[in-house]
Amino acid sequence: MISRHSKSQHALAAPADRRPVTAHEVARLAGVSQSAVSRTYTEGASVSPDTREKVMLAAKQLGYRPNLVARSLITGRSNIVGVTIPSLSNPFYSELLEALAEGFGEIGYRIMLFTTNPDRNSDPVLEEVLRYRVDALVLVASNLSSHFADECQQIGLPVVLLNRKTNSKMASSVTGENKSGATQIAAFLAASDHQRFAYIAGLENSSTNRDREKAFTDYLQEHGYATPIRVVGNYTAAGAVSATRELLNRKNRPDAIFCANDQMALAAINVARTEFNLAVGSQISVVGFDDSELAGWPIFGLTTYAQPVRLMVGRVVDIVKEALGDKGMAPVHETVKGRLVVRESARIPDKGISIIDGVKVWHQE
Amino acid sequence: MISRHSKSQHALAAPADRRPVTAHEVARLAGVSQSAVSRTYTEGASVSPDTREKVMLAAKQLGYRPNLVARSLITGRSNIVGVTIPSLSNPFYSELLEALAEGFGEIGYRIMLFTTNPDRNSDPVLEEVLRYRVDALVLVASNLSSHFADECQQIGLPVVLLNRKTNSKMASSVTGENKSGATQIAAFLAASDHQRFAYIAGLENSSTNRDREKAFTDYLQEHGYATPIRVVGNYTAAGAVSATRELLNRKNRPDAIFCANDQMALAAINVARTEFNLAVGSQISVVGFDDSELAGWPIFGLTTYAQPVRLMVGRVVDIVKEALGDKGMAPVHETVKGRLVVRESARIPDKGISIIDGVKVWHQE
DNA sequence: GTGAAAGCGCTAACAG
DNA sequence: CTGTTAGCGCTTTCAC
Repeated sequence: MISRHSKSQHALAAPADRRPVTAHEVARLAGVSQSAVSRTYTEGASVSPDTREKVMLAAKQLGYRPNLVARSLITGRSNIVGVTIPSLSNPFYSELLEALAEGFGEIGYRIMLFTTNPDRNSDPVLEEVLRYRVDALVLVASNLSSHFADECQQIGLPVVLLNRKTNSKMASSVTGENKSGATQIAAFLAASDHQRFAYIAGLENSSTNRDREKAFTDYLQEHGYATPIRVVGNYTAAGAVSATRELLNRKNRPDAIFCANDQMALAAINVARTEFNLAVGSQISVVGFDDSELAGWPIFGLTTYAQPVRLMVGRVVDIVKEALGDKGMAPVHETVKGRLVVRESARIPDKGISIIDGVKVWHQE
Repeated sequence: MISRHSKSQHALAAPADRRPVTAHEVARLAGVSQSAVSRTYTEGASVSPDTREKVMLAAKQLGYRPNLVARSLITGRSNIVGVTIPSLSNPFYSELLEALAEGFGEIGYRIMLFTTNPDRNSDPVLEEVLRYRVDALVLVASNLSSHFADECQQIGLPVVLLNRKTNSKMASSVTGENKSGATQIAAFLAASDHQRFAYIAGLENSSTNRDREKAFTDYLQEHGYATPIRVVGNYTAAGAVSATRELLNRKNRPDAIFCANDQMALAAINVARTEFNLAVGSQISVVGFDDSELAGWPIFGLTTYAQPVRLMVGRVVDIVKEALGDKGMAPVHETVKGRLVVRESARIPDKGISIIDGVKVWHQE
C-alpha cells in the first residue's frame, strides 16, 4: 500500500487527502484580506467591484467553495431544517416530503431527513437532530412528547407538526380538516343510502385517526345509525388488507367502508375486487382520506377527502419562516380546508354534487 | 414590542434567544475543564469514571447537547451524506430513499436531501451540497457531469450513483441488471408467443433506459422479430398514459408492451383496462421493471423484473463506508442481480417457471 | 487521566 | 470600502 504521507509521490498518486480550499488561500492568491473574501460571499456586504472580481477569479482558479459548516457555527443558523417522517411507502407522505424539499429549497433551506418508527418513541432521533443545530423541525405525521416540545421552545427552536396535532401548546401544527372531512364523508355515505358502516382505523395513537374516527362515528350516531364496525389497519396497506378481509367475511357485511387514509382505502378496493369479486362503487362503497395521486387513477377511482398538499406545506414553510424571524412567537395551529372529491368507488347521492376546477366534489346540503 | 435585550424582564418573557448550552458552561458547573467535557462525549477517549459522572450530571442539569457543527468543523467529517433524487412520486425512488435513510442511519450517518429536476442540469444543486461539506454523495437516478465527477474525486469526496451509470471513471455506481433483465423480458415475451412488441421508454438521457432498451431490442432483432414500436413515457405515469393511448390506438396494436419502469407499466395497465377494456394478461401483455410495492398488489399483478432495493442500497452503504476509510480508493461499478417475477399482467410461457422464496420467477431455458 | 492552549474556517464588529 | 481582531463550540496535541 502506498503511503499517503509521502508528498513527493509522482502525480499519479491520488490527490485525495488534501483539505478543501479555504478563504485564506483565496485571499493570498487574490492579494486581499481574508475578510474581503468572506464579504464577496456574503449577501449584501460592501465590497468594491474590483476586489470582488479579484476574489472571484482566485476562487475559481482554486476551486473554492465557502464552508457552510464554519459559517453556521458563527452565525448560529444552519439553513437546515430537520424533517422526520415515518415510512415513505405511504405515497401521501412522499408527496409531503417532496413538497417540503421544494418549498424549503425555494427559501434557501435544506432538509435533513430522519425516518421514525411509528411504534417507537421518536425522542432519541430528535435528540440527534438537535445536535445538528437545525434551524427548525418539521415532524410529518409524528408525535412529539411534551417534554421535548418544552425543550425546543426553551431553546427557541421552531417546531411544526404536519398532519398531526399535539396537546402541547409549545409546537405549531398544520393539519387538514379531519373532523369536518370525516363528517362530510359520513353525511355523503348516509345520503347515498348506505346502511351498514365500517371504519378502518389508522394508528390508534395518532390525532388524525382520533379526529377522523370521532367525527365519522358521531355523525352516524347522531343520525340514528348503528355504531360503525371498527377494525384497525394502522395506516398501512398490509394492515388494511387483513382488516378488509375481516370485514368482508362477516355474515352481515358492511356496505360502506371509510378508511382513515387513501393507502388503506386502495388496499381495501384491491381486496374487495380481487378476493371477494365485489363491484366497488355498487356492491360496496369505499372512501378514503388524503387524495394521494393513485386515488385519481381510473383503475381505483377513489372517492376521498382531498388534503391540499402544496397548501399545507406552504403554510408550514410560512410558519417556519415567520418563527425564524421572530423567536418567541406563539405557536399557531392551522387547519387547511380540503374537499370531498367524488369518484366511482362509492355510490353517489342524488344531490350535492358540483364540479369545481374540473373535479367532482360533494357538499353537504 | 418587548425588547429582547432587557434581561431584567419578568419570567414571563420568552426565553427564546438564549444560545444553546456549551461545553464550557457544563465544565464550570461540573468543576472540570472544558476538554474533560469534550472527552466524555468522544468515543474512546480516556476519562475517569468519576469525572465522566460529574460531567454527565452537569450536562443533564443544563440540557447540554454537543454541537455537531462545531465538531465537524474540526474533525473535517460531518457524518452527513448528501442524497439527490428526482421526484418521490415514483414509488421505487421512495423505496430507495427510505432504505438509504435506514442503511446510513445504522452506521451513524444522516441524510441531507436534495431533489433534482430531471430536465435541468443538477450541477448547481451539487455545488450547494458540497458547501455543506457532506462526507459522501449518493445520486439516485441522476446524472453526473464528468466535470463534477472530476472535482469530487480531486477533493476526495466519494460519489456513488444509484440506479444509473456514468462514463466518468471517477464515480462509483450501483445498478440493477438492466441488460440481462431486459433480455430476459424479451425472451419471456417471445416464449409466450407474442408477436408485436412495443417499448415505452424512460428518460432518453438515462443510462438505465439506454441499457434496457438496447437489450430488449437486440434480443428481438436477433431472434427474427420486427423492431419494437417505440414511444417515450419519461418514466412518469402521465407520460405512460399518453404513450399507451398512442400504442393502443394503432391499427396494428401491439400484443406485448415492455415499460422501462413499473410506474409506467402500472399506468399502462390502467389505461388498457379502463380506457380500452382490454383484459391485461390475455388480450395484451404488460411488463415492467423494478418490482415496486404496487406491482405485487393483485389488482395490478404486474410481471416485472425485480431489483432488490435493500441489496442495492446495502452495496451503496458499503461502498461509501469503504471509501470513507480509504480515500483515493478506485471507483467500483457494481450490478446487483435481480429476477423476473411472474404475475398475471403478461401471458405466461409453458416452460421456465419456478418458485423461489414463494415467488414465481422465470428463467431463460 | 487531566488541563492549558492552539486552532478548524468562517463572520462580525471595529477602526481606519 | 478595507484589513485587523476576536471569537463561534468544539477536538486535539502537549505537558503535567
